[in-house]
Amino acid sequence: MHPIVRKLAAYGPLAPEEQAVLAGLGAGAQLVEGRLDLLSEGCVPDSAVLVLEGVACRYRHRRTGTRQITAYLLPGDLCDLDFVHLGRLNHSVATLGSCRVARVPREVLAGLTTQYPAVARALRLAKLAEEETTREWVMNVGCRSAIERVSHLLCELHERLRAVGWATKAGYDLPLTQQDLADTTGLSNVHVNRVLRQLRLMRVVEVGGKRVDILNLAALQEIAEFQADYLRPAVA
Amino acid sequence: MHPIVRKLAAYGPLAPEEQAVLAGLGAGAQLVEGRLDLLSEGCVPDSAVLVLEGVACRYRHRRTGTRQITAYLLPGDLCDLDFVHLGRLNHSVATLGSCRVARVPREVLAGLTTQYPAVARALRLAKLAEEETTREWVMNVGCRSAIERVSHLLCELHERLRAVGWATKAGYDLPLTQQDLADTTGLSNVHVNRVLRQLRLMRVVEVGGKRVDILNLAALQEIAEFQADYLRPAVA
DNA sequence: CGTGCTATTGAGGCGCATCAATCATAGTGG
DNA sequence: CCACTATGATTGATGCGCCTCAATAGCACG
Repeated sequence: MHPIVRKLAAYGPLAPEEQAVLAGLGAGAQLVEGRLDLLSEGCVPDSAVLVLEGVACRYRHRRTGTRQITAYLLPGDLCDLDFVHLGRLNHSVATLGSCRVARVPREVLAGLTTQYPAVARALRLAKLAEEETTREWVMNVGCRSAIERVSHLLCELHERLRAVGWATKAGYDLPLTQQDLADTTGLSNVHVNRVLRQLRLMRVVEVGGKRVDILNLAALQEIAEFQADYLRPAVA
Repeated sequence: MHPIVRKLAAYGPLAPEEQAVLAGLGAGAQLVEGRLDLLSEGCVPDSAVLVLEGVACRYRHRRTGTRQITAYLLPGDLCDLDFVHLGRLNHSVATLGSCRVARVPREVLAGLTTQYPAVARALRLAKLAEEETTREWVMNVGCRSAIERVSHLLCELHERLRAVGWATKAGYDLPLTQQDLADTTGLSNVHVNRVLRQLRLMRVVEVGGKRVDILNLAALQEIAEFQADYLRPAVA
Protein backbone atom coordinates (compact mmCIF):
# COMPACT_ATOMS: atom_id res chain seq x y z
CA MET A 1 0.00 0.00 0.00
CA HIS A 2 1.24 3.52 -0.71
CA PRO A 3 2.85 5.00 2.37
CA ILE A 4 0.79 8.18 2.40
CA VAL A 5 -2.42 6.18 2.33
CA ARG A 6 -1.14 3.99 5.10
CA LYS A 7 -0.12 6.96 7.16
CA LEU A 8 -3.28 9.01 6.72
CA ALA A 9 -5.59 6.07 7.20
CA ALA A 10 -4.31 5.92 10.76
CA TYR A 11 -6.08 9.22 11.41
CA GLY A 12 -9.47 8.03 10.24
CA PRO A 13 -11.12 5.86 7.61
CA LEU A 14 -10.63 6.84 3.97
CA ALA A 15 -12.99 5.87 1.18
CA PRO A 16 -11.55 3.74 -1.65
CA GLU A 17 -11.75 6.71 -3.97
CA GLU A 18 -9.82 8.87 -1.54
CA GLN A 19 -7.19 6.19 -1.16
CA ALA A 20 -6.86 5.97 -4.92
CA VAL A 21 -6.43 9.70 -5.31
CA LEU A 22 -3.81 9.82 -2.59
CA ALA A 23 -1.95 6.90 -4.10
CA GLY A 24 -2.04 8.75 -7.41
CA LEU A 25 0.04 11.56 -5.92
CA GLY A 26 3.03 9.26 -6.14
CA ALA A 27 2.55 8.71 -9.85
CA GLY A 28 5.31 10.90 -11.18
CA ALA A 29 7.78 9.91 -8.50
CA GLN A 30 11.46 10.12 -9.22
CA LEU A 31 14.53 8.58 -7.67
CA VAL A 32 16.84 11.07 -5.99
CA GLU A 33 20.22 10.03 -4.65
CA GLY A 34 21.39 10.85 -1.16
CA ARG A 35 22.68 14.22 0.09
CA LEU A 36 20.87 16.34 -2.47
CA ASP A 37 18.72 19.37 -1.76
CA LEU A 38 15.07 19.00 -2.68
CA LEU A 39 14.24 22.55 -1.65
CA SER A 40 16.84 25.16 -0.88
CA GLU A 41 16.76 27.94 1.67
CA GLY A 42 15.49 31.08 0.05
CA CYS A 43 13.58 29.43 -2.76
CA VAL A 44 9.86 29.92 -3.39
CA PRO A 45 8.42 26.43 -3.81
CA ASP A 46 5.43 25.96 -6.06
CA SER A 47 4.85 22.35 -5.11
CA ALA A 48 5.00 20.15 -2.06
CA VAL A 49 7.37 17.22 -1.78
CA LEU A 50 6.02 13.76 -1.04
CA VAL A 51 8.47 11.13 0.15
CA LEU A 52 7.65 7.58 -0.93
CA GLU A 53 10.86 5.81 0.02
CA GLY A 54 13.98 6.77 1.89
CA VAL A 55 14.79 9.42 4.47
CA ALA A 56 14.96 13.16 3.92
CA CYS A 57 15.25 16.05 6.35
CA ARG A 58 14.74 19.73 6.97
CA TYR A 59 17.90 21.49 8.06
CA ARG A 60 19.58 24.83 8.46
CA HIS A 61 23.18 25.90 8.55
CA ARG A 62 24.71 28.36 10.94
CA ARG A 63 27.26 30.82 9.74
CA THR A 64 29.83 28.85 11.68
CA GLY A 65 29.14 25.94 9.38
CA THR A 66 27.37 23.65 11.84
CA ARG A 67 24.14 22.10 10.66
CA GLN A 68 20.98 21.49 12.62
CA ILE A 69 18.44 19.00 11.36
CA THR A 70 14.99 20.04 12.55
CA ALA A 71 12.84 17.25 11.14
CA TYR A 72 12.94 13.97 9.30
CA LEU A 73 10.73 13.22 6.33
CA LEU A 74 9.89 9.54 6.10
CA PRO A 75 7.82 7.62 3.56
CA GLY A 76 4.31 9.03 3.52
CA ASP A 77 5.40 12.45 4.74
CA LEU A 78 4.33 15.49 2.78
CA CYS A 79 6.58 18.53 2.95
CA ASP A 80 4.82 20.85 3.16
CA LEU A 81 1.16 21.47 2.97
CA ASP A 82 1.40 25.08 3.98
CA PHE A 83 4.39 26.32 2.13
CA VAL A 84 1.88 27.45 -0.43
CA HIS A 85 1.33 30.40 1.86
CA LEU A 86 4.97 31.18 2.15
CA GLY A 87 7.38 33.21 0.23
CA ARG A 88 11.03 32.40 0.74
CA LEU A 89 11.82 29.27 2.63
CA ASN A 90 14.12 29.82 5.57
CA HIS A 91 15.40 26.28 5.76
CA SER A 92 16.37 23.61 3.27
CA VAL A 93 15.03 20.15 2.60
CA ALA A 94 17.44 17.46 1.51
CA THR A 95 17.64 13.72 1.05
CA LEU A 96 19.84 11.80 3.47
CA GLY A 97 19.84 8.39 1.84
CA SER A 98 18.53 8.00 -1.68
CA CYS A 99 14.79 8.62 -1.90
CA ARG A 100 11.84 8.18 -4.15
CA VAL A 101 9.96 11.48 -4.11
CA ALA A 102 7.07 13.04 -5.96
CA ARG A 103 6.29 16.72 -6.43
CA VAL A 104 2.71 17.73 -5.72
CA PRO A 105 1.71 21.05 -7.30
CA ARG A 106 -0.16 23.37 -5.01
CA GLU A 107 -3.28 23.30 -7.19
CA VAL A 108 -3.44 19.52 -6.90
CA LEU A 109 -3.09 19.75 -3.17
CA ALA A 110 -5.69 22.48 -2.90
CA GLY A 111 -8.12 20.52 -5.05
CA LEU A 112 -7.58 17.45 -2.94
CA THR A 113 -8.43 19.14 0.32
CA THR A 114 -11.52 20.90 -0.96
CA GLN A 115 -12.89 17.83 -2.68
CA TYR A 116 -12.20 15.27 0.04
CA PRO A 117 -12.86 16.51 3.57
CA ALA A 118 -11.64 13.28 5.12
CA VAL A 119 -8.29 13.75 3.40
CA ALA A 120 -8.12 17.37 4.51
CA ARG A 121 -8.80 16.31 8.05
CA ALA A 122 -6.16 13.59 7.99
CA LEU A 123 -3.61 16.03 6.62
CA ARG A 124 -4.41 18.47 9.39
CA LEU A 125 -3.91 15.76 11.98
CA ALA A 126 -0.66 14.71 10.36
CA LYS A 127 0.48 18.29 10.59
CA LEU A 128 -0.46 18.40 14.24
CA ALA A 129 1.64 15.31 14.82
CA GLU A 130 4.51 17.02 13.07
CA GLU A 131 4.21 20.02 15.35
CA GLU A 132 4.14 17.82 18.41
CA THR A 133 7.22 16.11 17.09
CA THR A 134 9.09 19.39 16.74
CA ARG A 135 8.17 20.27 20.31
CA GLU A 136 9.37 16.86 21.40
CA TRP A 137 12.68 17.64 19.73
CA VAL A 138 12.96 20.84 21.73
CA MET A 139 12.52 18.67 24.82
CA ASN A 140 15.11 16.27 23.50
CA VAL A 141 17.94 18.68 22.86
CA GLY A 142 16.88 20.99 25.66
CA CYS A 143 16.91 18.66 28.62
CA ARG A 144 18.05 15.16 27.88
CA SER A 145 21.51 13.62 28.11
CA ALA A 146 23.36 12.30 25.09
CA ILE A 147 22.30 8.68 25.48
CA GLU A 148 18.73 9.74 26.12
CA ARG A 149 18.65 11.93 23.03
CA VAL A 150 20.01 9.28 20.74
CA SER A 151 17.73 6.64 22.19
CA HIS A 152 14.73 8.90 21.81
CA LEU A 153 15.53 9.58 18.19
CA LEU A 154 15.91 5.87 17.49
CA CYS A 155 12.57 5.20 19.17
CA GLU A 156 10.80 7.90 17.21
CA LEU A 157 12.15 6.70 13.89
CA HIS A 158 11.20 3.16 14.78
CA GLU A 159 7.65 4.13 15.59
CA ARG A 160 7.18 6.32 12.53
CA LEU A 161 8.67 3.81 10.15
CA ARG A 162 6.57 1.03 11.62
CA ALA A 163 3.45 3.07 10.93
CA VAL A 164 4.20 2.96 7.23
CA GLY A 165 5.56 -0.56 7.06
CA TRP A 166 9.27 0.20 6.83
CA ALA A 167 10.27 -1.21 10.17
CA THR A 168 9.64 -4.39 12.12
CA LYS A 169 9.98 -5.00 15.83
CA ALA A 170 13.52 -6.16 15.11
CA GLY A 171 14.67 -2.92 13.57
CA TYR A 172 14.87 -0.88 10.39
CA ASP A 173 17.14 0.40 7.67
CA LEU A 174 18.48 3.86 8.31
CA PRO A 175 20.75 5.46 5.72
CA LEU A 176 22.24 8.06 8.04
CA THR A 177 25.80 8.74 9.03
CA GLN A 178 26.75 9.32 12.62
CA GLN A 179 27.34 12.92 11.64
CA ASP A 180 23.68 13.15 10.62
CA LEU A 181 22.64 11.79 14.00
CA ALA A 182 24.96 14.32 15.62
CA ASP A 183 23.45 17.21 13.66
CA THR A 184 20.03 16.05 14.79
CA THR A 185 20.74 15.61 18.47
CA GLY A 186 23.06 18.55 18.98
CA LEU A 187 26.04 16.32 19.78
CA SER A 188 29.39 15.77 18.09
CA ASN A 189 29.86 12.84 15.75
CA VAL A 190 32.49 11.45 18.10
CA HIS A 191 30.16 11.45 21.02
CA VAL A 192 27.36 9.90 19.01
CA ASN A 193 29.76 7.11 18.22
CA ARG A 194 30.50 6.59 21.90
CA VAL A 195 26.83 6.57 22.78
CA LEU A 196 26.10 3.99 20.11
CA ARG A 197 28.91 1.83 21.43
CA GLN A 198 27.48 2.07 24.90
CA LEU A 199 24.02 1.10 23.67
CA ARG A 200 25.59 -1.84 21.84
CA LEU A 201 27.48 -2.99 24.94
CA MET A 202 24.29 -2.69 26.93
CA ARG A 203 22.70 -5.03 24.40
CA VAL A 204 19.94 -2.51 23.75
CA VAL A 205 20.40 -1.61 20.11
CA GLU A 206 23.02 -2.02 17.40
CA VAL A 207 23.39 0.82 14.95
CA GLY A 208 25.79 0.35 12.11
CA GLY A 209 26.05 -0.02 8.40
CA LYS A 210 22.85 1.88 7.63
CA ARG A 211 20.89 -0.52 9.79
CA VAL A 212 19.31 -0.30 13.23
CA ASP A 213 18.86 -3.63 15.01
CA ILE A 214 16.81 -3.36 18.13
CA LEU A 215 17.82 -5.92 20.74
CA ASN A 216 15.72 -4.68 23.63
CA LEU A 217 12.96 -2.28 22.70
CA ALA A 218 11.63 -1.91 26.21
CA ALA A 219 15.05 -0.92 27.50
CA LEU A 220 15.53 1.54 24.67
CA GLN A 221 12.20 3.22 25.37
CA GLU A 222 12.97 3.25 29.06
CA ILE A 223 16.26 5.06 28.49
CA ALA A 224 14.55 7.56 26.20
CA GLU A 225 11.47 8.07 28.37
CA PHE A 226 9.72 7.48 25.09
CA GLN A 227 5.97 8.12 24.98
CA ALA A 228 4.72 7.40 21.48
CA ASP A 229 1.48 9.32 21.92
CA TYR A 230 2.87 12.56 20.54
CA LEU A 231 3.10 10.87 17.15
CA ARG A 232 -0.61 10.05 17.16
CA PRO A 233 -2.78 12.88 18.32
CA ALA A 234 -5.85 11.26 19.75
CA VAL A 235 -8.97 12.29 17.90
CA ALA A 236 -11.56 14.17 19.87
CA MET B 1 -5.74 48.46 19.57
CA HIS B 2 -6.39 44.90 20.61
CA PRO B 3 -3.24 42.84 20.35
CA ILE B 4 -4.72 40.09 18.22
CA VAL B 5 -5.94 42.62 15.66
CA ARG B 6 -2.56 44.25 15.66
CA LYS B 7 -0.80 40.93 15.24
CA LEU B 8 -3.03 39.52 12.51
CA ALA B 9 -3.16 42.78 10.57
CA ALA B 10 0.54 42.30 9.95
CA TYR B 11 -0.31 39.32 7.78
CA GLY B 12 -2.66 41.20 5.52
CA PRO B 13 -5.34 43.90 5.59
CA LEU B 14 -8.44 43.25 7.68
CA ALA B 15 -11.78 44.90 7.11
CA PRO B 16 -13.18 47.03 9.95
CA GLU B 17 -15.83 44.39 10.59
CA GLU B 18 -13.19 41.69 10.86
CA GLN B 19 -11.18 43.83 13.22
CA ALA B 20 -14.24 44.38 15.35
CA VAL B 21 -15.04 40.68 15.54
CA LEU B 22 -11.48 39.82 16.48
CA ALA B 23 -11.42 42.51 19.13
CA GLY B 24 -14.65 41.05 20.45
CA LEU B 25 -12.90 37.78 21.26
CA GLY B 26 -11.28 39.50 24.19
CA ALA B 27 -14.63 40.52 25.64
CA GLY B 28 -14.88 38.02 28.47
CA ALA B 29 -11.22 38.29 29.40
CA GLN B 30 -10.18 37.50 32.93
CA LEU B 31 -7.15 38.30 34.99
CA VAL B 32 -5.05 35.27 35.92
CA GLU B 33 -2.13 35.53 38.30
CA GLY B 34 1.30 34.16 37.52
CA ARG B 35 2.37 30.51 37.67
CA LEU B 36 -1.06 29.03 37.13
CA ASP B 37 -1.97 26.36 34.59
CA LEU B 38 -4.42 27.49 31.94
CA LEU B 39 -4.54 24.06 30.34
CA SER B 40 -3.11 20.93 31.93
CA GLU B 41 -1.41 17.99 30.33
CA GLY B 42 -3.96 15.28 29.67
CA CYS B 43 -7.00 17.54 29.56
CA VAL B 44 -9.38 17.80 26.61
CA PRO B 45 -9.79 21.50 25.94
CA ASP B 46 -13.06 22.76 24.49
CA SER B 47 -11.85 26.28 23.90
CA ALA B 48 -8.74 28.07 22.78
CA VAL B 49 -6.88 30.51 25.00
CA LEU B 50 -6.25 34.05 23.84
CA VAL B 51 -3.63 36.07 25.66
CA LEU B 52 -4.32 39.79 25.85
CA GLU B 53 -1.67 40.85 28.34
CA GLY B 54 1.22 39.15 30.05
CA VAL B 55 3.37 36.17 29.23
CA ALA B 56 2.31 32.53 29.24
CA CYS B 57 4.04 29.40 27.99
CA ARG B 58 3.69 25.83 26.87
CA TYR B 59 5.80 23.44 28.89
CA ARG B 60 6.32 19.82 29.80
CA HIS B 61 7.89 18.11 32.76
CA ARG B 62 10.28 15.20 32.65
CA ARG B 63 9.96 12.46 35.19
CA THR B 64 13.20 13.73 36.68
CA GLY B 65 11.38 16.93 37.53
CA THR B 66 13.11 19.22 35.03
CA ARG B 67 10.84 21.43 32.97
CA GLN B 68 11.18 22.40 29.35
CA ILE B 69 9.35 25.42 28.02
CA THR B 70 8.57 24.90 24.34
CA ALA B 71 6.87 28.16 23.45
CA TYR B 72 5.89 31.53 24.79
CA LEU B 73 2.42 32.98 24.40
CA LEU B 74 2.49 36.75 24.17
CA PRO B 75 -0.35 39.27 23.81
CA GLY B 76 -2.28 38.49 20.64
CA ASP B 77 -1.31 34.83 20.63
CA LEU B 78 -4.04 32.26 20.34
CA CYS B 79 -3.40 28.85 21.86
CA ASP B 80 -4.43 26.86 20.01
CA LEU B 81 -6.42 26.94 16.87
CA ASP B 82 -6.10 23.24 16.19
CA PHE B 83 -6.51 21.73 19.57
CA VAL B 84 -10.10 21.34 18.55
CA HIS B 85 -8.89 18.32 16.64
CA LEU B 86 -7.05 16.87 19.55
CA GLY B 87 -7.95 14.63 22.34
CA ARG B 88 -5.68 14.74 25.34
CA LEU B 89 -3.11 17.46 25.44
CA ASN B 90 0.43 16.22 25.96
CA HIS B 91 1.78 19.43 27.34
CA SER B 92 0.55 22.12 29.67
CA VAL B 93 -0.04 25.82 29.20
CA ALA B 94 0.61 28.13 32.10
CA THR B 95 0.96 31.79 32.91
CA LEU B 96 4.41 33.03 33.85
CA GLY B 97 3.62 36.52 34.97
CA SER B 98 0.02 37.51 35.59
CA CYS B 99 -2.03 37.61 32.41
CA ARG B 100 -5.27 38.82 30.99
CA VAL B 101 -6.68 35.92 28.98
CA ALA B 102 -9.92 35.08 27.22
CA ARG B 103 -11.33 31.68 26.38
CA VAL B 104 -12.55 31.23 22.83
CA PRO B 105 -14.99 28.33 22.39
CA ARG B 106 -14.27 26.14 19.41
CA GLU B 107 -17.59 27.01 17.77
CA VAL B 108 -16.76 30.70 17.87
CA LEU B 109 -13.39 30.02 16.35
CA ALA B 110 -14.87 27.78 13.67
CA GLY B 111 -17.51 30.36 12.82
CA LEU B 112 -14.89 33.06 12.57
CA THR B 113 -12.74 31.20 10.08
CA THR B 114 -15.62 30.16 7.85
CA GLN B 115 -17.19 33.58 7.82
CA TYR B 116 -14.07 35.68 7.38
CA PRO B 117 -11.53 34.22 4.95
CA ALA B 118 -9.05 37.01 5.58
CA VAL B 119 -9.07 36.14 9.27
CA ALA B 120 -8.67 32.46 8.51
CA ARG B 121 -5.73 33.23 6.32
CA ALA B 122 -4.08 35.44 8.91
CA LEU B 123 -4.53 32.73 11.52
CA ARG B 124 -2.89 30.20 9.24
CA LEU B 125 0.05 32.50 8.69
CA ALA B 126 0.33 33.13 12.40
CA LYS B 127 0.44 29.40 12.91
CA LEU B 128 3.16 29.06 10.32
CA ALA B 129 5.18 31.66 12.17
CA GLU B 130 4.68 29.65 15.33
CA GLU B 131 6.02 26.53 13.65
CA GLU B 132 9.02 28.38 12.33
CA THR B 133 9.60 29.65 15.82
CA THR B 134 9.61 26.15 17.26
CA ARG B 135 12.12 25.07 14.64
CA GLU B 136 14.21 28.08 15.51
CA TRP B 137 14.18 26.89 19.11
CA VAL B 138 15.47 23.51 18.04
CA MET B 139 18.33 25.37 16.38
CA ASN B 140 18.80 27.40 19.51
CA VAL B 141 19.14 24.63 22.04
CA GLY B 142 20.68 22.25 19.51
CA CYS B 143 23.66 24.21 18.33
CA ARG B 144 24.16 27.51 20.05
CA SER B 145 26.26 28.38 23.10
CA ALA B 146 24.74 29.65 26.30
CA ILE B 147 25.21 33.34 25.60
CA GLU B 148 23.92 32.89 22.08
CA ARG B 149 20.82 31.06 23.28
CA VAL B 150 19.93 33.66 25.86
CA SER B 151 20.60 36.50 23.45
CA HIS B 152 18.48 34.87 20.80
CA LEU B 153 15.60 34.44 23.18
CA LEU B 154 15.81 38.07 24.24
CA CYS B 155 15.85 39.14 20.59
CA GLU B 156 12.85 37.01 19.75
CA LEU B 157 10.80 38.30 22.65
CA HIS B 158 11.75 41.86 21.77
CA GLU B 159 10.65 41.43 18.19
CA ARG B 160 7.39 39.70 19.04
CA LEU B 161 6.45 42.16 21.76
CA ARG B 162 7.23 45.09 19.50
CA ALA B 163 4.83 43.70 16.92
CA VAL B 164 1.98 44.08 19.39
CA GLY B 165 3.09 47.30 21.01
CA TRP B 166 4.48 45.92 24.26
CA ALA B 167 8.10 46.78 23.66
CA THR B 168 10.06 49.80 22.50
CA LYS B 169 13.55 49.94 21.07
CA ALA B 170 14.78 50.51 24.58
CA GLY B 171 13.38 47.30 26.01
CA TYR B 172 10.37 45.61 27.50
CA ASP B 173 8.84 44.23 30.66
CA LEU B 174 9.41 40.53 31.15
CA PRO B 175 7.92 38.85 34.21
CA LEU B 176 10.17 35.78 34.10
CA THR B 177 12.55 34.38 36.65
CA GLN B 178 16.02 33.27 35.66
CA GLN B 179 14.79 29.73 36.24
CA ASP B 180 12.17 30.28 33.54
CA LEU B 181 14.86 31.43 31.14
CA ALA B 182 16.90 28.38 32.08
CA ASP B 183 13.98 26.04 31.43
CA THR B 184 13.58 27.65 28.04
CA THR B 185 17.17 27.58 26.91
CA GLY B 186 18.19 24.24 28.36
CA LEU B 187 20.64 25.79 30.78
CA SER B 188 20.85 25.90 34.56
CA ASN B 189 19.56 28.91 36.44
CA VAL B 190 23.06 29.51 37.73
CA HIS B 191 24.51 29.66 34.26
CA VAL B 192 21.75 31.92 33.00
CA ASN B 193 22.67 34.28 35.78
CA ARG B 194 26.30 34.28 34.70
CA VAL B 195 25.36 34.87 31.09
CA LEU B 196 23.16 37.80 32.03
CA ARG B 197 25.99 39.26 34.06
CA GLN B 198 28.30 38.92 31.08
CA LEU B 199 25.80 40.64 28.80
CA ARG B 200 25.47 43.43 31.35
CA LEU B 201 29.24 43.89 31.60
CA MET B 202 29.43 43.95 27.82
CA ARG B 203 26.91 46.81 27.94
CA VAL B 204 24.60 44.91 25.59
CA VAL B 205 21.50 44.32 27.67
CA GLU B 206 20.44 44.53 31.29
CA VAL B 207 17.99 41.93 32.53
CA GLY B 208 16.74 42.27 36.03
CA GLY B 209 13.69 42.92 38.09
CA LYS B 210 11.21 41.76 35.47
CA ARG B 211 12.58 44.23 32.99
CA VAL B 212 14.80 43.94 29.92
CA ASP B 213 16.73 47.09 29.02
CA ILE B 214 18.43 46.89 25.69
CA LEU B 215 21.62 48.93 25.57
CA ASN B 216 22.93 47.81 22.20
CA LEU B 217 20.41 46.04 20.02
CA ALA B 218 22.78 45.54 17.11
CA ALA B 219 25.30 43.82 19.33
CA LEU B 220 22.63 41.63 20.87
CA GLN B 221 21.39 40.52 17.47
CA GLU B 222 24.94 39.95 16.34
CA ILE B 223 25.66 37.66 19.27
CA ALA B 224 22.44 35.76 18.65
CA GLU B 225 22.81 35.60 14.86
CA PHE B 226 19.24 36.82 15.00
CA GLN B 227 17.29 36.87 11.73
CA ALA B 228 13.81 38.15 12.42
CA ASP B 229 12.35 36.80 9.20
CA TYR B 230 11.20 33.54 10.74
CA LEU B 231 8.68 35.49 12.75
CA ARG B 232 7.09 37.00 9.63
CA PRO B 233 6.59 34.46 6.88
CA ALA B 234 6.72 36.43 3.67
CA VAL B 235 3.49 36.18 1.76
CA ALA B 236 3.66 34.62 -1.66
C1' DC C 1 10.85 40.43 62.03
C1' DG C 2 10.69 36.01 60.41
C1' DT C 3 9.61 33.34 55.99
C1' DG C 4 10.07 32.31 51.39
C1' DC C 5 11.49 33.19 46.85
C1' DT C 6 14.85 34.95 43.58
C1' DA C 7 19.37 36.52 42.48
C1' DT C 8 24.19 36.14 42.98
C1' DT C 9 28.69 34.23 43.61
C1' DG C 10 32.25 30.53 44.54
C1' DA C 11 34.23 25.81 44.26
C1' DG C 12 34.59 21.58 42.24
C1' DG C 13 33.43 18.10 38.86
C1' DC C 14 31.36 15.89 34.91
C1' DG C 15 29.74 15.55 30.20
C1' DC C 16 30.65 16.41 26.03
C1' DA C 17 33.62 18.98 22.41
C1' DT C 18 37.76 19.17 19.99
C1' DC C 19 41.82 17.52 17.94
C1' DA C 20 44.10 13.85 16.00
C1' DA C 21 45.22 9.33 14.60
C1' DT C 22 43.94 4.77 13.01
C1' DC C 23 40.89 1.46 10.99
C1' DA C 24 37.23 -0.24 7.88
C1' DT C 25 34.73 -0.18 3.67
C1' DA C 26 33.49 0.84 -0.86
C1' DG C 27 34.38 2.78 -5.17
C1' DT C 28 37.73 3.96 -8.98
C1' DG C 29 40.95 3.52 -12.51
C1' DG C 30 45.04 1.22 -13.99
C1' DC D 1 43.38 -8.01 -9.55
C1' DC D 2 45.51 -4.38 -6.97
C1' DA D 3 46.86 0.19 -5.58
C1' DC D 4 44.74 4.52 -4.71
C1' DT D 5 41.32 7.48 -2.86
C1' DA D 6 37.42 9.03 -0.31
C1' DT D 7 34.27 8.61 3.24
C1' DG D 8 32.73 7.14 7.51
C1' DA D 9 33.59 4.63 11.96
C1' DT D 10 36.32 4.14 15.93
C1' DT D 11 39.30 5.19 19.67
C1' DG D 12 42.48 8.06 22.68
C1' DA D 13 43.99 12.39 24.89
C1' DT D 14 43.00 16.78 26.47
C1' DG D 15 40.28 20.75 27.67
C1' DC D 16 36.40 23.69 28.16
C1' DG D 17 31.54 24.85 29.01
C1' DC D 18 28.27 24.19 31.74
C1' DC D 19 26.20 21.64 35.83
C1' DT D 20 25.81 20.75 40.68
C1' DC D 21 26.18 21.83 45.28
C1' DA D 22 26.34 25.23 48.63
C1' DA D 23 26.32 29.59 50.83
C1' DT D 24 25.03 34.39 50.99
C1' DA D 25 22.48 38.43 49.83
C1' DG D 26 18.43 41.00 48.38
C1' DC D 27 13.62 41.74 48.41
C1' DA D 28 8.54 41.17 49.07
C1' DC D 29 5.24 39.59 52.08
C1' DG D 30 2.51 38.52 56.16
